[in-house]
Amino acid sequence: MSKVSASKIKPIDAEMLEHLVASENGRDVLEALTLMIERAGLGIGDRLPPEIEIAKKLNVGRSKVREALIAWQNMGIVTRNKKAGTRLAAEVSSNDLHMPLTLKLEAESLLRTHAVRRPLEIEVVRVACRNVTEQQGRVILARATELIAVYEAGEDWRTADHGFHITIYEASGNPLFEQLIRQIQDGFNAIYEAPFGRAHLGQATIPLHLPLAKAIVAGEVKIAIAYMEQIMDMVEAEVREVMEEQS
Amino acid sequence: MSKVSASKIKPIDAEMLEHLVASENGRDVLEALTLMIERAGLGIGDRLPPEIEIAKKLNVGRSKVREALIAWQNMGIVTRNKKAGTRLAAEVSSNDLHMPLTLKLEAESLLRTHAVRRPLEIEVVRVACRNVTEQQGRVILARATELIAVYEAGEDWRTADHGFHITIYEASGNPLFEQLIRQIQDGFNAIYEAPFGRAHLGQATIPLHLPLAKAIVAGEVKIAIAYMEQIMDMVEAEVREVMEEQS
DNA sequence: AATCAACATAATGTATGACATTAAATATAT
DNA sequence: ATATATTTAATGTCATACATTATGTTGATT
Repeated sequence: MSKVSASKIKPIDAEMLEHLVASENGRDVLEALTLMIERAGLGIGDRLPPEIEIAKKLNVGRSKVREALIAWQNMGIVTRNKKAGTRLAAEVSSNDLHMPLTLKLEAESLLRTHAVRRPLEIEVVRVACRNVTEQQGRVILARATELIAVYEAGEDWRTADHGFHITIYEASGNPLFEQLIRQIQDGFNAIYEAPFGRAHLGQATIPLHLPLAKAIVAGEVKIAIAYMEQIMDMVEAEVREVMEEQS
Repeated sequence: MSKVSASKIKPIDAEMLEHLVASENGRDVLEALTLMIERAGLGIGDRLPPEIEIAKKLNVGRSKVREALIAWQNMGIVTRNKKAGTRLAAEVSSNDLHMPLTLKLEAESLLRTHAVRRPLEIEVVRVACRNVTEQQGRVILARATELIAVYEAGEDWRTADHGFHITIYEASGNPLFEQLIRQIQDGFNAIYEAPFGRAHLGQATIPLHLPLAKAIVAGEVKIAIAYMEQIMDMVEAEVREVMEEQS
């Protein structure tokens, strides 16, 4: 980061901007900005146009541009300085738009990713067991039951799976868990889709949801963790299968 | 903490607010807000006053309050809804002021947090070994050497430590690693400060930085990972020490 | 010519007011 | 009682004026 010569300024001129974003009007500012940066080929250290020009070209108020840029600043994607303007501090790419914080995973690294997810999920279960209130307990059980019904009614199993895990994250009372795991898990979505579609991967874990939920509600830490470990092991085994088939 | 029922609305009335923040005027908005929330005893699910009132009582513009609240929203600390207003989604405490994305850790859970950080750091090393280019290699070595010099010149060791790890994250070419680890690591900052100040924790790992950097640049995966494991082990051992002292 | 101080400038930072939008709360009709 | 329309209180957006501050430039002093 510090190797980038600060002098390399590559501002976008007005015509360029106009051409770039004229069509994408209603889009969200961050999205439009990302597109803009990508198409203009801006990289780390390069300078963005002043807020007011971005606002003008995107047909939004300066305040909205500000909020977007400040959000990026808080994420460490840009740096902002009075006279110096806004500069990129990280690469941005439109691939990240719908999975903003995605690990870009080749199939090969799925296992290692899983190894990171596993302790997090287990930790969530531990915390949830400790913190769950009676009221939340009822919610968890109800939700787990409902999701299984939805699944058995023929709905995409992933709906049930996601819903269940999110319920547990919520029960933990620490929103950061959900953030972290989502970031990691997003990478997995790649494997559900083409080209070697493994849409069933993880489906087999659904029958374990209800027992796990019951253990959490009952505050049975050890049992709950054992269930989660089993779930993680099943996923891991399936990932391995996929990888072997591939080679 | 999670015992708060979502229906329990505890708005702050005008006099209360006035009394709370009248004196702390020039302060930063987030700081003042935090103080406000803390002193009013607001917890998860509780409602904050409308932007405009906060602005009035803090003697700042609504835009500034908005930016602060939006920043918190992006961090998952508050939720915002049109009619419903802004509600706390996480505990805030004036201890967290300088570590915005903090995992709130009791000393007891530091070890588990460390267990999550460890595989991530190791994974970064693995990826960095694979991806490092010749040019980056030079940068890494130069930077590592420079940082050690800075450290030996009497600078706070954490400057050198952070700088080094960040260099490796960058070398991995995957910006997500830095994000994830930062989020996790932020929680650790608590241990550096009061009340049981462990400002030296981790300092002993600095001599390992240069050898590790050399291994990465040389593409020696096994050796590099071994160094990182050693670093992680040292940190873990020190955390254990602290915990034992505490009990 | 080199260095330093004063000034100009261009960007972000802040304040404010008006209006748009939306989701909760309330009233009304079925 | 339940559904539907209305009100309303909050956030969302835009626009404008002004404050602040890093940077760039000019000019004086050595």
